[in-house]
Amino acid sequence: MRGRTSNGGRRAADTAPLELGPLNELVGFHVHLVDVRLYQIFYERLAGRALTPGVFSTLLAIRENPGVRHGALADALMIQRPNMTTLINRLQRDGYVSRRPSADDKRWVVLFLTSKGERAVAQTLAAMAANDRAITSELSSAERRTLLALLRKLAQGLRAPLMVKKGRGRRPATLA
Amino acid sequence: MRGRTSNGGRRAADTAPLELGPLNELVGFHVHLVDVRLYQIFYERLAGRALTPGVFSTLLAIRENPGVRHGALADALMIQRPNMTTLINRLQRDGYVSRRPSADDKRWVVLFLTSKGERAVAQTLAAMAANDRAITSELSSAERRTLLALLRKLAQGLRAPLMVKKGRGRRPATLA
DNA sequence: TATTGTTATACTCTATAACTATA
DNA sequence: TATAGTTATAGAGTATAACAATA
Repeated sequence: MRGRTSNGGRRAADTAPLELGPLNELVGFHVHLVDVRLYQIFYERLAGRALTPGVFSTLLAIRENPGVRHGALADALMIQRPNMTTLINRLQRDGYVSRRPSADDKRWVVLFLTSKGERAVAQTLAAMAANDRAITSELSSAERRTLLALLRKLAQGLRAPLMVKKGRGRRPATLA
Repeated sequence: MRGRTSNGGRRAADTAPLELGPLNELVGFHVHLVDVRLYQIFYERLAGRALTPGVFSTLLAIRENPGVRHGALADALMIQRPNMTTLINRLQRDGYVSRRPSADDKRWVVLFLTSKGERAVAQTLAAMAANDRAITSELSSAERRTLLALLRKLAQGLRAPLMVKKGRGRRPATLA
């Protein structure tokens, strides 16, 4: 991160951490803090690499699911379909991905990695995994596993339209 | 979220979840999935409210730290200072926040809530807390507390420039 | 009539460099 | 010479509506 001061952007007057009050109890607040910081770290440390986190995730998901449909991929990665189209356009232009209409249903577009795409994923995988270990290096192995499990469970629960338990059955949550 | 299909955007062909392979082991990947989905949910459910998550967090942090300096606030919320300036400009224009130069150091700008700002935070707090409960409703109370604690620890560890333990002392992590 | 993927577009959030005023 | 905040600007990521092709 260019433009930072020599002590990493922390200034003397910052030593006393801010009181966050009720923000401390919000999962969403901390998820956002971490997500923003992880992107900063990625660009501080892995800048210059061809594969950004979004591109890498997309390529890896195609590798794990050859012939995956466009829309299914978008849903799995929580990317809107129009934005997935833009991303795949670029990846196809750059030779990482091939797309073709499905024989089963001509509306479908199915996706595959090219050999260049396979190579790029294989080359980047170790660096991505190492970076993920580095960013969680303040956690113990057990803590990291627990965090991962809880995030997976949370993400899974968030895929469906948001509901909350109340009385019998399930209905949309109210807020206030 | 407008534009979604009647069954919430899930299509019949999506029933088999995608294989994510090594992505399943990446904390950063899941943090990003959750963060994106939380923003979608916020805009599905709390659209029309004046206070977005970022605005709410900023106002609440000022409320908890009257007279906080501009830069300290930006650091705590992991917002770049130029972007904090833009945000505070808008909040001041709309009457939520007052800013004035500090007597201690005339370079500093210190921030306070107006009575309108205090009112807005108080009115929104319950809805924000309820929403945060709703989005974590698939987790048990114990799981939610654990997740929160681990996210706080992770966020705290990410504040400093990224280092990893290796041999004696600490040095910047290498990746590959 | 509904769904898939696309096109076009707008908006929000974040990043960077350069400037000022103060120290 | 360094720091705090600002201005200006660029870029990435995401959201929405409307469309053509197919079912």
